Amino acid sequence: MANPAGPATVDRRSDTTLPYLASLNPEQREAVLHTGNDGGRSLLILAGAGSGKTRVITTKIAYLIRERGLDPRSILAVTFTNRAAREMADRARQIDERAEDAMLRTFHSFGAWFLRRNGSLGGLSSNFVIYDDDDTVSLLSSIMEDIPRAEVKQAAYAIARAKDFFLSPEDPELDRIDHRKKFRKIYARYEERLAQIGNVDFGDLIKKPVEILRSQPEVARRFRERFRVIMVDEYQDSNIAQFELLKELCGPDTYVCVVGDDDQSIYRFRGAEVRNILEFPDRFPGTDIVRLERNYRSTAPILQVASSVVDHNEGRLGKTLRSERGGGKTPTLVFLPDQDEEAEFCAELIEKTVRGGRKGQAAGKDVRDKRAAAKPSRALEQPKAVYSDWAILYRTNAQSRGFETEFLRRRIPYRVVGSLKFYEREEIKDALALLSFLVNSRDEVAFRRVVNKPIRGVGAATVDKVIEAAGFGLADMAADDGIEAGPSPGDIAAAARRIMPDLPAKARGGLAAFLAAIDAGAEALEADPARNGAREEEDAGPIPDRKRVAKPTPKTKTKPRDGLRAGEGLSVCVVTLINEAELDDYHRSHDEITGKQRIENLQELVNSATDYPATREGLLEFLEHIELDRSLETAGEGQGNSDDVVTLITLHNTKGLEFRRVIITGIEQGIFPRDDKKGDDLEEERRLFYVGATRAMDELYLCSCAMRLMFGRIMPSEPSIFLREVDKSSLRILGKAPYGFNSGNARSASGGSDEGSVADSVVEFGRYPGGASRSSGRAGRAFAGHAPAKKVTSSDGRWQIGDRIFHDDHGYGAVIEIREPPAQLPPESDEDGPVVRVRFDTGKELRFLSSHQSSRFTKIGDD
DNA sequence: TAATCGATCTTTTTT
DNA sequence: AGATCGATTA
Repeated sequence: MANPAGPATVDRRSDTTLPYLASLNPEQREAVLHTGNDGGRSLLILAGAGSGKTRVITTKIAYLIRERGLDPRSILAVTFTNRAAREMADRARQIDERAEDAMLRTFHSFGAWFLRRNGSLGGLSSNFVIYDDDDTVSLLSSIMEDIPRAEVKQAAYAIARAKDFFLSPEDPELDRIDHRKKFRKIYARYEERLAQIGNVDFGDLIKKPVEILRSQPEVARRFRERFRVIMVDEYQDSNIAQFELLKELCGPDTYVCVVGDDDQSIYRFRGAEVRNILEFPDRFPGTDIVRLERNYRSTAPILQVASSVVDHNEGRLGKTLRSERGGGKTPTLVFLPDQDEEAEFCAELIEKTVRGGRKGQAAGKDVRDKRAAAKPSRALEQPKAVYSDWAILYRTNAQSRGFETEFLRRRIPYRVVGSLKFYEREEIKDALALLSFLVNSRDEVAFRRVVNKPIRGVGAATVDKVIEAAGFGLADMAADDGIEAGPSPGDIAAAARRIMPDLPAKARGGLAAFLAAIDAGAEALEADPARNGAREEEDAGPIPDRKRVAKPTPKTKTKPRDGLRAGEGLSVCVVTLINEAELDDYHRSHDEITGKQRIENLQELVNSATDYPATREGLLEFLEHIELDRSLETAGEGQGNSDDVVTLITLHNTKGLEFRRVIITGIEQGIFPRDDKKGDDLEEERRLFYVGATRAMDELYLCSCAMRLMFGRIMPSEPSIFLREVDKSSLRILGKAPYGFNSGNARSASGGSDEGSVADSVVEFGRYPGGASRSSGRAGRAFAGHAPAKKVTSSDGRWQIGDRIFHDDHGYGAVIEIREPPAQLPPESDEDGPVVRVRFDTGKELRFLSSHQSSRFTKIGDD
């Protein structure tokens, strides 16, 4: 096929006759229709937030297939998140079914796909497992013996960065990452060990394909022949290694189209290189540039606030984002005393719009019609306020907790996006280690993790013996690559069998039991259909992907009473393995509550395996999926399966999303931005603010607290410098601004006599008059909609307003307020109950659960 | 050899 | 507050 993308640059006919192009604006259309003419011309789309970028990409894919007759299989579109990849695939398919056959993947999943097929050329067998950061640290700590964990982690981080920058242990440039000779050595050793084990880390998924493409011209040729069009989304987040990969995939005829926004580059910390996008036209000569500067998402006042912060950055391409929507509600900046009130404020704000609005129109109806209202036709009816309009954004995952607590208490449905704790749980990692070892018996990390769990009498001494027998000292087995059949050097299982007779009885028995479990797991797998020779062909088409793998949601509603229940497919193998290894017993035995929880988690993992075939190949896919897509959403409890939920999400995770109403929380110095950020890092935080703010369609709220619980201590908190960078006139300010905030520069303004009162570390409410003087929540009432019922006596009879108390840390105080949780649903066996607010004689105010019992907190006088 | 208790940090952000 | 580390102990 000669240049499939050429020859004409613009298809005039398209303007009028192609309906799916009709609704594009001129710039968007230009971006879609641009195909480059004399081979290899490239396109850089600078797409501001909310400018219809995804639409352009998906339409372009469809256009290339439909109007330019391109084989869908020759299109490669790369994104950075699985979510984006999925969305892109969905939307492209909506325009044209054939887009299904285009390859839309994340960079990393593309890398994995590549390596499964061509890894052997780089000494990698096709059954590698992908190590996550934890595994990497484990491996590294076996190399760096007797070195504090923090340092090991540091080294792991440095190695990951090195790979992001496409630097090998020998590379002179490595000094940029870490100049110590020791580091070079550690890195080299790590690479050696990883090769021996036959697994890869995240960085390898990019770096290794580049190396193979460079050393194997034949492979490179094949790939360049296959992919005629390559698109990269969120190009500003690409790193050097990814740039190299892109370059290697490009032949003289390849049409490259990258899309991005330098103002949304927020992944520098993991090696993203903004210069990739800034210098793209230099690296790909003959690049045309299209700017998408019309924002269809946000109102003008929201964009105004977002831009005013990022405008303080230097070294940006600069663009003017215009709102196509025009005016709207002025964004609100709220000053709050502490993070508890922040959570309360958010909750009340949301309740006011959702429940309040509902009450007005349909008194008797409840949750059920909320669900009905959530999904269908928001556009048709009057925009009804729903929970899913709302998103709460924060800088660190840890911040989600306060909101979760508050929302649970008030029965506000929510989901937490991100926070990958599920796969970090001990029992899950253990099970995965068993599976990994089954797939690759050279996996020392997995072996060490589970061989003696539960205790089988296989101690450290035995483990070392086995590992040694597995063939250390056989240097450079990477060289004679991994294609050999039979027991390969490094095979730990084989080594264990070999030396078993020489071991003491206890160790021998334990080891045998472990190996028997692995064997049982292997037997639960069916033989793979022959897959020899097919490999080369497969490059010509995407592997038959497991469609839309279900997230680990139990299929069977029945809770596992005792044993794990296998469903279909691969889950049989997983259960067998766990049972035979007695991993379930081990975790069950911990203690009643956590044991039960752990078994449930294991059951979830088992359930998620049902969608995979019970073959080695299926197992590999399962593991790969888990490593590459850990996005899980944890729903707020008791919310059923409703889609109508508030979203709790980190700022980083919001990229590509939009919500009608957004609250950015914790906009305080030290948190956002972190106080050690300066220079380029500070600029990145500004961009993060920009990303967050531009998620909002209709309403934007910014929260800043005067105090915050950090490391278990209450610390004073200052408003973020970003808040000072916003023009005050474009904000509505609620709550009491800290002294000096309204003058341009707080530092100089507060240099006067007022300073004395805040000299010590404890900040009294006095500094924020909205706090101390507001008695029972003036600030609250000012903007808080309906507060929970307030009472004189708590419903559990424990407290009355005026009760005197003593607290070990805070001294004497009195109850000044009692709040009952809103009684929406019948009070279940919730441990939460009334909340009492206590003002201590020091002037400090704190709140406690009524049920809170502790020797540190006692009622006096009364009783 | 392993469990347990105190002391000592810790907190980014994610494929 | 919570995790993690290490030293002490059973």
